[in-house]
Amino acid sequence: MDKPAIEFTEKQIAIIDAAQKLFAVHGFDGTSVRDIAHEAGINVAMISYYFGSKEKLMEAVFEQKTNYTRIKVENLLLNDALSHIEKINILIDDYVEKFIAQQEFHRIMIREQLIEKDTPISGFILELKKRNLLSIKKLIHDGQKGGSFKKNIDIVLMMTTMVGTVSQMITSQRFYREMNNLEDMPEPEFQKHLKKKLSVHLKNLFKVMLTYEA
Amino acid sequence: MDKPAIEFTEKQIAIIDAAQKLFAVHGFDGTSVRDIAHEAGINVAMISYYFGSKEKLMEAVFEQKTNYTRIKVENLLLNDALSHIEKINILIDDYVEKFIAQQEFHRIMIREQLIEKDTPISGFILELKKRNLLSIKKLIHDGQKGGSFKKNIDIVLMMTTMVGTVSQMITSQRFYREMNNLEDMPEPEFQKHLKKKLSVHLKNLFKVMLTYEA
Amino acid sequence: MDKPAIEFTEKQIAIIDAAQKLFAVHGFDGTSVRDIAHEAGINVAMISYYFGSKEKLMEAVFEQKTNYTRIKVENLLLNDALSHIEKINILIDDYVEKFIAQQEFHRIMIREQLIEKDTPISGFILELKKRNLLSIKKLIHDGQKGGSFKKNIDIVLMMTTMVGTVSQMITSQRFYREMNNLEDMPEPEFQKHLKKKLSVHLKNLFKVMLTYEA
Amino acid sequence: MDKPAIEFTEKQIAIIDAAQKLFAVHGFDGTSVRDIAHEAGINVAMISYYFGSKEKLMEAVFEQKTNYTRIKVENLLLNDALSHIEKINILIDDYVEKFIAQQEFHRIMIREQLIEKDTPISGFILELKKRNLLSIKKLIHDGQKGGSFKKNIDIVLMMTTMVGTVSQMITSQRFYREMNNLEDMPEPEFQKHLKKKLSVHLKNLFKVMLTYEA
DNA sequence: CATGAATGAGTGTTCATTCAT
DNA sequence: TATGAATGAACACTCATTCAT
Repeated sequence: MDKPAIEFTEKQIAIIDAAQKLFAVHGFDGTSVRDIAHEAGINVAMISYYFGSKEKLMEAVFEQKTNYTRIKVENLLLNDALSHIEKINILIDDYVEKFIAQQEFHRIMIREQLIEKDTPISGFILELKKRNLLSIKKLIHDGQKGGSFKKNIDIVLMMTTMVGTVSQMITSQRFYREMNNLEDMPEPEFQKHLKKKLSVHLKNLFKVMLTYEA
Repeated sequence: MDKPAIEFTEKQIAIIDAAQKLFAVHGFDGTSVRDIAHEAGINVAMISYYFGSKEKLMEAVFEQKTNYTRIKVENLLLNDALSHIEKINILIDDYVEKFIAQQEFHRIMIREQLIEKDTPISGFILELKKRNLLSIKKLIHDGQKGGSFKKNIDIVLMMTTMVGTVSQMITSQRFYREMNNLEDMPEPEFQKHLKKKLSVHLKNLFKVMLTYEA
Repeated sequence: MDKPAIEFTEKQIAIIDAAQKLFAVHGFDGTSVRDIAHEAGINVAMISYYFGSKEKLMEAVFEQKTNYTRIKVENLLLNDALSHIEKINILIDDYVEKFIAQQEFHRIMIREQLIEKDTPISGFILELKKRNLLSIKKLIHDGQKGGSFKKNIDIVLMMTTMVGTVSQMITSQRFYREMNNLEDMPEPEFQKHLKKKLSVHLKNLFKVMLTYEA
Repeated sequence: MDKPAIEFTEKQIAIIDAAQKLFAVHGFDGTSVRDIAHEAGINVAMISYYFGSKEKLMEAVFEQKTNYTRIKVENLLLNDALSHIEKINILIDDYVEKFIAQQEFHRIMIREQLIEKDTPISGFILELKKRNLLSIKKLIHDGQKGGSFKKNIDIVLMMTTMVGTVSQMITSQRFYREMNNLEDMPEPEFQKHLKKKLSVHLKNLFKVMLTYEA
């Protein structure tokens, strides 16, 4: 029962993409509408014209991009061919995959979470977090009922580690490259490497957090 | 043999504190020098007078605050009364303690890491990261030599989880409160609660990462 | 084969004229962009919008005005109906006429020559000087070949006297009026008077400098 | 009957000298009191403290420096051993000598004359001009009475040429060097060369202007 | 007598937005 | 629908001057 996705024209999407790219690196205040217009190859006035304001453009970025970052778990729950831990692992892969692929947007999210103000944006983020939390909760409760997972699991804390680890890895890629002497690895290969590393790492952590009785 | 800490006057520190507070929440570009001057209760011109520029003020924030966020490990290494894992646990406690206490500054660090540009600030951060990595490396290698820890440990990845988890917790405190029905817990108590939670959680994770053979 | 003149819009020219007027009297540093905007009846931001910066506006003033202050000598050289000294006299008339008419711009030039720095502006001035020197050189060499003028003529020094005399007269008009009891002469008439005076005076001086063997 | 020269302390003179140097090249508005203080090696506050304001400092520059630029003619008039034209020549030498020697101050004067406002400074300049004009008038009238000079002499115009030529030469020294291939001549030698050139040139011009009946 | 600290006005420039077409 | 022109507010910073000692 998702709310109907807002339709954006091709040109609007071009602006949104440009905005995402610049917001990710320079932040909202560090990016001017002129920068965005230039990046998108359109007239400055178009931004106000299409979106009303710079703020509304940021909201449009969220509207457009959050669709891609939702974790879908429904089909997974119904699948009897997979063990509970396998389902969790698939979910981790899915999560890592999506956030590595949507790095720019994820960077924006990290920034926005630092602002302590209730805005439409913070509402978006909250909704997304809750949705993702709910998805994983379902899987875990399922596993607990099936006896695969231990009883006392702090799911929020577990999610914090997952989101935090991926976020931190995204923000410190260069440091990671340097520390592992991977400066010369081509970018696409490095991204694949990163995904694999994070995936394995998180699966190990989750396995422990879900099954190991402290 | 640390380089001699730059001495700031009382008024300079007041400005630095005000700047830290505002940079943490609104970011560098989202904070005007007038905001800072107002927060610090001083004239705008004093910021240029004392620090030269807004950028230099940010650097001063880093100079002033990084001293508090360095992990000290030297004494720990020499201490024979503690097991290797106990030393790691102390280090975790130390780290969590410092970053919860210096939340504002930590928020600034999170933001700054998102900027992909080499600046004096990114230099500060890099130096801090390397220093902290080195500290923990020493402890872990010590434990490996003593046979307490397993051989193949991806220390950078482990640190990523530690820093990421704490960072993510800091940025999503409100969400954590809400999810755990802790909205009414007084702030100081909540911070203590958070510290405890993170400490125990990270110790568990580290124990696994350091000893459990996958 | 002059380089194509930069086209300025009507509004840009209004700004250039306002700038010229104020730069002439108060100098570059003594004139604020707000002064110029007010004089031109436009918004301050328009100056950056149209010219990029205050400096660039000054350059635009030079681009726009130097076209009018170039001495043209080509047709004069080919004219066989005039004696060499007549040609020189026409050139003097032309020069005086132009610099009296373009007093404001000439004042700016005088100021800018006082600055000992290589800037686009000093480049403009140098180019203009060289061009004018070349023009007069051609005429004089022509006269020397024809036997009308003497051999040893210090053309640079001669030009210095011409430019210096006109410049000095422009800057001390009020003094001149006062010393000659011309305070009540209407401005247009006075300007005509000045032109005539300078013209006759310089023609006499040039005649001597060109023909009199010391 | 000169008014008693204002006495300046050694430190005040240091400030005045620094101010003169900077005003000459960057102009009044282009020079900050901090620049002057730095150049003079004193505290910024000293300028207001000693002179009251930046404007008053400029006036002090004029008070201090105009003494050196006044033409003295009294003794010359009484000297019976010199012909009238010789007296004029001495005066020209004196003038050229003084203005080449006091180039910095002369540059300031050129600038200030461009400002069309009645200020204490413009008063200084006017007074100086009148005084110098009076001096030369005396000499010329003396020569006219003695029959050495012609009747109709436009003394103001003649002075305009003298002052203008020297001024223009001062502002375009670099151009002069370049045009005469003197780029490599050492500065002191070049200044001597300039003085000689101007002196001979002006003497020739004056001789004509004073004796030649058009 | 001298000066570091402090001030409020002013600088040129950039900003997101709106206007006129 | 689309856009160059235009705007007023805000920006970081510098200014000459004054204050407190």
